[in-house]
Amino acid sequence: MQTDLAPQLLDWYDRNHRSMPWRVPPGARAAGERPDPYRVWLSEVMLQQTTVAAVREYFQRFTARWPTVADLAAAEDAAVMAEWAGLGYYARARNLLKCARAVAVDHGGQFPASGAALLALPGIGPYTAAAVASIAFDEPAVVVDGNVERVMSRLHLVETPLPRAKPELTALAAALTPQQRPGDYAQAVMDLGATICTPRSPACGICPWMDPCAARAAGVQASLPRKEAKAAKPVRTGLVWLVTRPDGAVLLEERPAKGLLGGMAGFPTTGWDGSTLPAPLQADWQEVGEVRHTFTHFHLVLTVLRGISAGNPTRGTFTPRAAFSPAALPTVMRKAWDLAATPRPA
DNA sequence: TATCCGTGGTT
DNA sequence: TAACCAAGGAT
Repeated sequence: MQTDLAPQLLDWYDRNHRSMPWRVPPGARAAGERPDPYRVWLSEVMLQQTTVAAVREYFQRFTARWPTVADLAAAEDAAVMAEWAGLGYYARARNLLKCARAVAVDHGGQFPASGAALLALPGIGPYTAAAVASIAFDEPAVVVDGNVERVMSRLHLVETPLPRAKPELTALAAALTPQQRPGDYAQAVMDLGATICTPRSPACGICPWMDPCAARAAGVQASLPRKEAKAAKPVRTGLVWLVTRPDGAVLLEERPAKGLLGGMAGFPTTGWDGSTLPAPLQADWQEVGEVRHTFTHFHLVLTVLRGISAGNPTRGTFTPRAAFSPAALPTVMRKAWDLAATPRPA
């Protein structure tokens, strides 16, 4: 009975709700309480390709510092980038600010209440538009993330590999999306995928959709969804210069606004494709070791050079030690700092 | 449409 | 340990 699937899942959700800082529990929601669209949007952007555990503390810090979208819109770029440091996919932070400012300027400080209008905002794609529309505004939008793709591929035994199967899985998800409690339903499917219908060893024995699940009946649930093979990651190498002035100031530069780690603060480096660049100034360089870091599509081995100089750098700006926080750096830069700061055996 | 874009936890 | 994986979006 396909028509009973959504109510079955909502019953499960009511009994197994997971508390999160950006959520309104189903009980309070039934009593009329509505989530703050700003908090729903912020959490959904943070949750793009990112785990709930990783997002929690960032969400708390952002909402404590910028309680409303107007506060965020008025923030300085560098402050937001520094607060996002470590969370990854830094284009999200750049688009977060663009979006907040668009809401402030073009929408009177209120998030538009439809999925179609949300989709037009920076950093909001099909998933996030549907998630915010359903969770914050009760629109029966079709929410399709990696969890939903996995659940649908198993429930309906879809053997077409991703990403080719995406349109089919979206259509299947649309057929199940209810008019009643669409926001709770969206969160319920994603919770199901996150806690029961997991990638490797799904807990089918306690799944509310065990009976109608075609993959479970065929015993192939763990092999779905199928995915196209991914390209191997090449190894890239480069140099990074950690320069301090005798007074302790640290040489930092803001990376270009686009591309890898775009808009983030960092230490000057060579290119990472074998190209060579001159050092930012003259110094007696000391090699402290190597830092290894894996990005989305390549492995990086960075040789860390340390030097002390009071000269005028050709790149970057000396930042007073008191104004420098390693926590404001992307992880690969923080690794380099930690390596240079850690005493090594002679 | 294919590629680019981080990070930390899990297996 | 290397591969895989996560509440994707922009270009």
